[in-house]
Amino acid sequence: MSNQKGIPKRSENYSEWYNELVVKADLADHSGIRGCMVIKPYGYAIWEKMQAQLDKMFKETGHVNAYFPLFVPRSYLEKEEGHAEGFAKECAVVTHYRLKVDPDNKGKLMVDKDSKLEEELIVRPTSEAVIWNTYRTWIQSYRDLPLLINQWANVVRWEMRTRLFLRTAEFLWQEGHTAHATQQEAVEEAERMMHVYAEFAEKYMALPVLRGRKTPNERFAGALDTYCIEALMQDGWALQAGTSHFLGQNFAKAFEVKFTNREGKQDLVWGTSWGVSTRLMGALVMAHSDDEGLVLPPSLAPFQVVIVPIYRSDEEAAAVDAQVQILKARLTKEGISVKYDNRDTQKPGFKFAEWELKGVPVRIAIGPKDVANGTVELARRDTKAKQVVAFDQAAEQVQLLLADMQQAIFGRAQAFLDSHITRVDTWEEFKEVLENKGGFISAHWDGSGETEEQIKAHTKATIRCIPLNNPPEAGTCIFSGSPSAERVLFARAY
RNA sequence: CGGGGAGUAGCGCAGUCCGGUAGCGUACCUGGUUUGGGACCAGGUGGUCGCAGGUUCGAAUCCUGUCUCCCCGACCA
Repeated sequence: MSNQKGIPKRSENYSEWYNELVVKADLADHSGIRGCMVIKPYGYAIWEKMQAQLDKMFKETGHVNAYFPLFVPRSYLEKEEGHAEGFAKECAVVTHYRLKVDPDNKGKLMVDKDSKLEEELIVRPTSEAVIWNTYRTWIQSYRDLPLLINQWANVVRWEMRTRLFLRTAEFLWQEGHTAHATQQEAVEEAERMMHVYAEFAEKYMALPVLRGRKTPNERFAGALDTYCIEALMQDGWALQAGTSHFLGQNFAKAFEVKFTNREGKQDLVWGTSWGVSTRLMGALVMAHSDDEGLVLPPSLAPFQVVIVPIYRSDEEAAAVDAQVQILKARLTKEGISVKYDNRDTQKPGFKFAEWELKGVPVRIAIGPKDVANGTVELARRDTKAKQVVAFDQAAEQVQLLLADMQQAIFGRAQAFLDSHITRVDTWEEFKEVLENKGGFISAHWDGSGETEEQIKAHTKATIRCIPLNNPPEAGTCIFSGSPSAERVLFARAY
């Protein structure tokens, strides 16, 4: 959907809006290869900002980074049964290690049959298998625990259907893998990291999330318990934004990771794993953007401020430029990232529209009038409100504006989330809300996987989470009518 | 893998029914006038029409095969 000028507009079809916006906004483009994505420089700058903040938070909670191999021997992946079954259907498999020139078809290459591997290598869909295999040799004693390691990596999941950013065949992520001496410690770790993710989402992405636990059906393959943060997109669909798994002793058992405890006895270690991915960039776009393009929270915007000079003559240009240099230095000194768009090949109006599309939080325009009056024009991306402020107060005003915008963007998303958690008590109501309003639905569920499946089959809605600290409440299941002890959150999800 | 749609210039598309040697918008390049919200005028560059084969004097167009992408479903932490 576009207007006559070719400017992307939000369309009825959400994925179309999303696709067009992101591609047009220079964030990403399909490579055209099996649902992979090219992350363009501007988009990657956002990812780098996310990485830097997350990495800082991981270090603050005692974690260190390491790197493990891309390839997982098939026999490793097989070791944890639930894990193996869960990922078997979406793995890229390396069977040969060499090509050769096709003798019958000059200039073409073919697989060299002589290079067949004795055992296939799986391109990691996640790294539990390789990492736990390594942990066996790293852990001997309770003194080696806890082992708190994070990895920044790419993984491949050969999904039947992909969706830009939200479910790409290859994606970038971080995966934390920890080992502990006790169950309690591991559970605490899994919960801690869920809270770290929630704090990151809310404080930096300005994205309010719901914290909770997954039902057995939705649990990670190989985990005993999965904690998650769930966000709500503007179209009423939910998005799982991060997960943290309590693995119990499943992987320790499968990979024989034992340690000698304080009593001198052999014991299996307890594990967790947790991850967030480039999917978060999709969440960022879908949660905040409007018809003019991206709306980026100041804390993650590659540029927090863009300065657009306005002038006619060379003399005016020089006078404006002199002012801009002073202001740019002041803003930079305040730790604000500034882009000075002094291209002389585009008009100001074009630049305004372009930077709005890219979601730059604050735009400063300085023209001859401003030079004469000692002012600048500030425009905020979220509300598009403009104000003229004194030149000497500009840096200070921008600081205030950025802080206010971070809050305002979060506040708007929070209000949207709050108004889209609907309590329902009947099946009819459930379907009605799902169809016409969307968002999360708080409803009674009898606790059976069978009922969960049935509801999904009828409505496409899944149980997103059992909220943390969920208050007990006697009721009857929305679908089966059987007794229920608590409400859970349903939604249609990406 | 099932059902539907589409591959023609960087991007978005028309042309295909009814075969005659490729066009529109935008972008790009040159010159000029412009510049406080996506400028205008004039001129210009750019495409083996997804790929392979066939029919024909002649194929973007007809036939056969094949690949890819998108949407819906199945699938999916």
